[in-house]
Amino acid sequence: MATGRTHRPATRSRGIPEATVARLPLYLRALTALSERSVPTVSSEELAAAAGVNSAKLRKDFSYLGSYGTRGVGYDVEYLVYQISRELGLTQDWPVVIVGIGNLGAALANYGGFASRGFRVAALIDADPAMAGKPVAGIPVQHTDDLEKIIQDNGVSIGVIATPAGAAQQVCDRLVAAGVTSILNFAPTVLNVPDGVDVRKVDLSIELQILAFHEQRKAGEESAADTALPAAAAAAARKASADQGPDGDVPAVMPA
Amino acid sequence: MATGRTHRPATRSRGIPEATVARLPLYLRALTALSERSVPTVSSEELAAAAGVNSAKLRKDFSYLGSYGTRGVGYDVEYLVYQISRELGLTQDWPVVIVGIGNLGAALANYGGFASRGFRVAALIDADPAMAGKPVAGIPVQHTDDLEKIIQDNGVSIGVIATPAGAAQQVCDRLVAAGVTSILNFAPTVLNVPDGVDVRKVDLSIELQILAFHEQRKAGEESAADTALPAAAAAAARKASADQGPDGDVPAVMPA
DNA sequence: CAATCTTTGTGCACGCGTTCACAAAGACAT
DNA sequence: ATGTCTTTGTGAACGCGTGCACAAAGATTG
Repeated sequence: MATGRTHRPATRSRGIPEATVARLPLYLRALTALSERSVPTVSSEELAAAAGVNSAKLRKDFSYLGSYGTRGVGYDVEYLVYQISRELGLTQDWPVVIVGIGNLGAALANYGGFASRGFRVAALIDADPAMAGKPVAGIPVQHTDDLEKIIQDNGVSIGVIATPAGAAQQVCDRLVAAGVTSILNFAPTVLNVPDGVDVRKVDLSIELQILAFHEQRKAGEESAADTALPAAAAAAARKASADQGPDGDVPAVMPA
Repeated sequence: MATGRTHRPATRSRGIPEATVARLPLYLRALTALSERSVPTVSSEELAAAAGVNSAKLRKDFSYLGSYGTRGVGYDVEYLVYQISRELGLTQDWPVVIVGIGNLGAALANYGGFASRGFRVAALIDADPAMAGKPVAGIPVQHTDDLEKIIQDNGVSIGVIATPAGAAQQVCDRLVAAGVTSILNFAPTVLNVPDGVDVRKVDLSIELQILAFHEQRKAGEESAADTALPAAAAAAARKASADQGPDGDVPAVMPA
């Protein structure tokens, strides 16, 4: 889910549920694939399978957009592609800036899926003066000093943060002050933003930890053994004092 | 959310809600920061602020783990770090393989947050023979041919897919067949996996599209105009065949 | 034109997640 | 000890999202 601001019970303008919005890109991708294969129409059942969701859910999702299907036949692929694109705002051009051109930032700049749907990398920005001018993915890196000017000159409203955690909030503040109202954050930090600014975060570490949880549970189910350790051991654990360093936070060394 | 398999109403083993599990890494990160600053205890209010969530939610989340707080005082930081780490399965070592060492794969291999919490990059795998042997992030890349052997020799249960979309399903199948039961997928495709295998996906393109949706809505709200058009007009609009939608755009070949 | 078949669109019920609000628990002062 | 103050842990209400199941709509066939 978005780490964004308050949900949005207010607006109500075109009340499309957030969960539905999150699935629209999925449908769009499946539809685009069908379109490329020149498939004219598709049933909710087929499309749902391609998108990896339940067909009832898909139909309900589409019902929020309007009645775009034909009973007994299905949905017109081209038409749906267009409708969903429009609903998502992909019929217009979205200039984005990527801040922090390290390994990840460079990977993002090179990512094809970026440009494919109305998103255009307007600028790459990095704090390292040595990077300035160096082209990455064919785009010259610019220095952080010019951030505000870049945002304003290009009318950028979407920013991508791929800096180290320590710099993220500061970069975020400058982006927002310069007029950015949507942020995709790859830095492992919670960003504080004013109301009206949307933040979505992508956090590799968190995803892995969630997988580890399930993985552990799977393993634990087979050999039901170490369920809950008693209060005594727990109290001991409490004593384990801090030792490790900044980034290398070793997983809480087991209490002696 | 995980794009994984069926939810998990079954298991019920240690019934921690999925939503809570997804937040534990967030708490853990905030707690680790406090721990490094040698803060001994923290209240739900403070910790919630640091993690960017509501304090009631945080307390309820913790209540699923047990009663680890002290009323009138708060939570012992070290103790909580340990408990959450254990719950997430981070007290053990998780060898992971990264398949697809392009820009993104390389960025992932270099990502510090990876190693920081019990995750160890056991191997890098790529289909390009030219990559074989070349070190990335200090680890020599191995060829896809050896995938099964690498998985088995290292006891890998978590795989990261950073290949192009076209190769993802095939790689996934091989990973699963070799014994991997958790997959973090960066390729923009829906992966089909058998029951018992968890898949989480990270999709840059989708995140951007969701932001674009909200961005568009924000822009649309200022220039009111098209707020909620009444049912009648809506019905009429529906009929507007082959011309355009609200914001005036390309005629999307209406289904004849 | 009538009958049949396919597939959409949705009313409804259920369950999960969030939030409120407060009693219980403990710390701390007197 | 007793009282006050702080903060947790949770019961209960609410709202969102999901999935079922079916009526309505249209295609298609005879």
